[in-house]
Amino acid sequence: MEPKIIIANAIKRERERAGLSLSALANKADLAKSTLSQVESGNCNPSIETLWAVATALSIPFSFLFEHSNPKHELIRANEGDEVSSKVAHFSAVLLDKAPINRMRDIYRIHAQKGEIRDATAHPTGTIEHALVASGCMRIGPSQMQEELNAGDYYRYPGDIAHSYECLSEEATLILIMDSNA
Amino acid sequence: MEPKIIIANAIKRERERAGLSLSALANKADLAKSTLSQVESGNCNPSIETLWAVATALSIPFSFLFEHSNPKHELIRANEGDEVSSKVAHFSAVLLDKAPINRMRDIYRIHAQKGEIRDATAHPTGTIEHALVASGCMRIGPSQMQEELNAGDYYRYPGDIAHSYECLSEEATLILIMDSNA
DNA sequence: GTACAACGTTTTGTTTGACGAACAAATAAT
DNA sequence: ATTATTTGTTCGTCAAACAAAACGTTGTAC
Repeated sequence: MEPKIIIANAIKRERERAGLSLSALANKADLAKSTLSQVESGNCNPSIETLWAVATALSIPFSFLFEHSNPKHELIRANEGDEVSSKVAHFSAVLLDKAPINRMRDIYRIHAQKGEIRDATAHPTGTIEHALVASGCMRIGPSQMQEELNAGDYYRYPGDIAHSYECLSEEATLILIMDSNA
Repeated sequence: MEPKIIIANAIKRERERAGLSLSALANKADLAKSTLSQVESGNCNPSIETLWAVATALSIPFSFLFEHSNPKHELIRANEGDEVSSKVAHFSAVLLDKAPINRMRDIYRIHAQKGEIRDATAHPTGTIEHALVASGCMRIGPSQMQEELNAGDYYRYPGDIAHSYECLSEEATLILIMDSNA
């Protein structure tokens, strides 16, 4: 997609999410509202300084202006996912998630054994968990969107509501990435 | 720092990393080399389409143009690492890396088969790679700090210098997290 | 030595983004 | 109902980004 369209949508989305009118944002960003109007309608090629002013006024990372909104949860099976170009045939890489900046990510390696379910309480609002089963089989996710994952499966789901982990095989290894607001 | 300066440096850095001359890149990006010269020298306010053309010609993600390092490397074997407290005995979690905010992380799942080595060119300055082998055996890392990793092993190393991946077993699955400056 | 090519910078002209004002429409206030 | 305020869009002007060519410099060939 064309960059100007992506940006146009992104700005409108972020602006409305912040509850600001076009005029108010223009004023806050020290821009002419006509400029903002043209940028948001997608029929102009904004300069960097203009976009910088918008991002600063919205107090969002600069890169937010180049991203589409992600779905809340996404399951990518071991044999699924869009492969990233690789020059060597023996390697195939799948990009599971492209992270916005200004997020904090902790990486966990979890060993689990068959047994009782582990219930996790809700983490801070906005937390997202990335689960990737390295070996074994587990059932993971919030109560309404649990998924059974086998080795290689990737599952992303909201971590700011109660969720649980259950080891279905004798043993399992789980890579868990906690993605939370800074 | 001013955005135009960040971008000016980023373009020059990426261009030289790709081994392209200013003229060559301008030609490839379908831009006048005068334009590129002014953008790189930091005394102009490039538009989005111009930057888009540059990023496309360099075949780098758009966000790479906004990045500015303290690379170190750390190896945590499958049975190593400080366990995080867990209420349920069947689960043990190891925190592999606690991320600073304002970093961007992309998560990859990589399937590799025994064969030739994959050499990766250097990523932008400050990039750190987190490699976690889910299955199989691989030799990973920059040339001076390569490590042989088995299932469960975690290795963190600088991604802003040339490094390589080699699959030692018949097949292997690798979780790779690219951690770059925003 | 000259001739040639490639490099990046500087100059000049054209195109276009950003601004301010005027605009109509919808909402709020009196 | 009328006035006032806020909404977002459109138009004319100006400054600046972009493109093309000329420029000085460097390195190589002959």
